[in-house]
Amino acid sequence: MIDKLEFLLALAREKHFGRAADACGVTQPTLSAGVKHLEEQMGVLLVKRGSRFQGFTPEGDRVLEWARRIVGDSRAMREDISALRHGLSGRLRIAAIPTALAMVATITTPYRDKHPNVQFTIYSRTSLEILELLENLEIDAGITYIGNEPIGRVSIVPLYQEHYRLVTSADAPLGDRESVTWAEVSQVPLCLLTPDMQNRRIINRLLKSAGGESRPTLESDSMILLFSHVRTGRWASVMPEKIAQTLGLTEPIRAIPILQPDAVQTIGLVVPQREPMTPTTAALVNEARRIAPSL
Amino acid sequence: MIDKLEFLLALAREKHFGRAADACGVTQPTLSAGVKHLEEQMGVLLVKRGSRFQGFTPEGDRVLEWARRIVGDSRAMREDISALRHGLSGRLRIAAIPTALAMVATITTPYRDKHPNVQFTIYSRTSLEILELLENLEIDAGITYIGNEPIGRVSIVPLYQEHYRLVTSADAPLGDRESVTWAEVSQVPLCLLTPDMQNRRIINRLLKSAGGESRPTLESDSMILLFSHVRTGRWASVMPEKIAQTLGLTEPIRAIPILQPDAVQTIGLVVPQREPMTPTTAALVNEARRIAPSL
DNA sequence: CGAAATTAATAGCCTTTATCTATCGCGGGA
DNA sequence: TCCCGCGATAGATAAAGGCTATTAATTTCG
Repeated sequence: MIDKLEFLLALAREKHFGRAADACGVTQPTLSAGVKHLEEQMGVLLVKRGSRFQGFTPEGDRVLEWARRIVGDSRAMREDISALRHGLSGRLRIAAIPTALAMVATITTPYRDKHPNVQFTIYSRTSLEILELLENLEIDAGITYIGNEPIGRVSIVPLYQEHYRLVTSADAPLGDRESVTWAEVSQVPLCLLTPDMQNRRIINRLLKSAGGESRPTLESDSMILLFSHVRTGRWASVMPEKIAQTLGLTEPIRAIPILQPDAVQTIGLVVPQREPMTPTTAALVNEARRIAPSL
Repeated sequence: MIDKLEFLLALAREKHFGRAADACGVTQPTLSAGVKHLEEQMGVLLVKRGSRFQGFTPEGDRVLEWARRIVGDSRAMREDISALRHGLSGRLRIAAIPTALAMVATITTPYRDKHPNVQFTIYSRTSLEILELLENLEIDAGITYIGNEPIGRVSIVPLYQEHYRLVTSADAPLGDRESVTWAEVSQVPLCLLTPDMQNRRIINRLLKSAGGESRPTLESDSMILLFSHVRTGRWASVMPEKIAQTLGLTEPIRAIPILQPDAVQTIGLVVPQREPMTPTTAALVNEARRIAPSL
């Protein structure tokens, strides 16, 4: 029964019977039969079928919600019992927005000291993808923007505020300033994240409201790429204070506060709302609460 | 998988492999195998076994908690989907303490007007039994004392206050009074509920703290039995105001307020804490909220 | 417009799992 | 000590679940 619900979850993720079957480690006919079996049990079609997958019926969507919960709880149960016996162990899957990646180590490091048998998998994803991954039980926790739109069934631990800095060489234009304005920044060619990232959209918005335009000379979805360009001293970027600090910029690179406005975004840890949480996730939340004040 | 968890729930209820198997509609070896299979999956013994059932291991208790949730959710899912298609239908299982039985009709009647396809099963149970039944998913809602001890994972809707009255014939001792005290009541031979009922224990406590003693001439676990005795005019009882009103006492029987103290107990609807609730239960909660002010 | 490719359903077969009946063996209580 | 109740075990059988191969229905593309 629970396996069938997992089939349905995979189908929702992949929107394709064949790929969903692969993801579940079964063949396509098996997954088809599983879904059909669910439909018989419920007495109602769950999937809109033409000759290909066309989404779920309203009933299907509802079953999907329940499936997320039931499958999530059944995994949580296993982990819970395993933790009772062997202490915390297993794999903690976390996804973070690129600008938060550098601070993940401040959580994982003390966590690992306390629970050495837990392994980590950490993905770099956009904020939207993170919510989707959480929804689909593909990750255990996300680190992303919070406080904007209300986000599904999750618990939230605020971590820190994102203040922005112009990162540039001391001998470049504006390089000698103690602070700059968004209007001034908008005149500089920048290296920025790609527009599918919320960070880029936030920066775009800030530049625009300062009367400027974002004219990035270089875009990437990788902070490491941006950072390595900036380090040459020949490129400039706008980065959150936190990541600029963490990555350790050295002379002649400077990270200059951008004021007017000193825009802030709150970054936080989000985990599935489940009572009780899985032990590994609960420990992560504790760790986040513990270190949040020092960030 | 879910079936196996149901086995475990049945075993917790029945504390006996054979009876649990019966309750699940399978044979004893099937249930044994199911439990053993769970134990293999979890990698840990769940049931303490001698030559007979000896309770659960700590891990077993934990699995049991998860099982309650998972099984509950899976039933809720089915009901939810069925309600999407056919409107509210199915059977709503309610248990109420005896003194609240008479007021159940004030909820069920308007409920039935709105949702004629829902059938009711209503049990008369002690307050302790009600909590246990809720816990084990054997009822969908309970009507019982609230606000005393914190009670498990349930949502609560307060319904009304229980004020006590001396129910007696006008020509009996105290029968002509406008109000009486608990001290006075303690002198009268009474028909009361049996001591396993919380109502009786409450009354005992009140009588005792007024310096008296409860000396019931007649005990029963049935309000109907008490009521029919009182109606003869030859017996007296202490009953909640609500039930005395509802059952319609006629001359020469009087229901005299008992003061000093005018003790109150709050009665409420309790339902499993589940988000979202099953549709039938959600409707019941709505109904309870609606009528509570008028009680 | 027709051939090829894609996608999900179906058919037929086999393996695994689930369940039943019958029986055994351990303990507790008379 | 002797039952008797209880749960585990054995063996047989039914049911479910899964796989490969194929079909049917669209879609895509030449």
